[in-house]
Amino acid sequence: MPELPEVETVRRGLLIHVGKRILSVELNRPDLRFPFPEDMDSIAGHKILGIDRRAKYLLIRLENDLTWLAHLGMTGRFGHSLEGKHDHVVVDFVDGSRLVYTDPRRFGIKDLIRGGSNHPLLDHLGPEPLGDEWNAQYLHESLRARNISIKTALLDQKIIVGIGNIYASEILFRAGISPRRLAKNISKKQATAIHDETRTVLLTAIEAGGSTLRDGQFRQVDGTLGYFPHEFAVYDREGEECISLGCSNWIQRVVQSGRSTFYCGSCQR
DNA sequence: ATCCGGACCTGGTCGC
DNA sequence: TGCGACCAGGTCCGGA
Repeated sequence: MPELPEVETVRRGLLIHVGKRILSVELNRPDLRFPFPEDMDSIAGHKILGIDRRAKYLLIRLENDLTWLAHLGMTGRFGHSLEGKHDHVVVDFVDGSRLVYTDPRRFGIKDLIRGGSNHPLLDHLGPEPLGDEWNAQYLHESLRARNISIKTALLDQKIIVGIGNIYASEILFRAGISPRRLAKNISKKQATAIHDETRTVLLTAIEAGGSTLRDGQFRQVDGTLGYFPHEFAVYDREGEECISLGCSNWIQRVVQSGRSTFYCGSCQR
């Protein structure tokens, strides 16, 4: 579900809880991907001051310099009410409202940070694609000497954060670059195209409220579906015709580093 | 240091 | 209708 645009969409949806005080936290199991922190219930009694995002992580800022770190994994989502057997964390607010974390595959992460934003999981993250410090030259340099495909490189959160398997394919299609090209062979001009398309794709997806795949997993916090899926050019379109004007090629699927990649062999070189 | 494959989980879909 | 195989948005970790 959640690449940067989806996590950002969730962040914005969660902002309605800013200013509320947490009454209680209920954990319906001992762990997700990792055990819950032993003192998870210490967020009770605290007011939510703000919500930040770093890469695909949410940082829920609480009083007393306490931060609730959350990652949605593949299938995690936040909602306002109970949904069923995969509701693992239930937060009740003093005003009577509720925040529920649901995650069938349980690849999500919850942890607490006391003071600041330092956490082992955040230590080695690369630059934010929508931040000012990331530019084409920076990208070009971080690809240099990397003996991996450009597709795999875009998924490497040390090179650039926030891009996942869907948007990696979409970005490379729009940049006209083959996903199989080696990162170290990407020219400055190509790096510029990737940089520009990365920003465009991510911003467009955020504006659309994220993506929802065929299984309907992704929901905004208020339950509405993301809209962006209707605009996929290549993702999950194996065997279908390329959408480029004048191109009658069909979209191919290949597996790279164990993940599916979709592209047009004619438009992407 | 770099790269790859396996591991972690549940559930949906497809073919027999 | 049932069952096994395979696939899925992420990322950490161990071994080569």
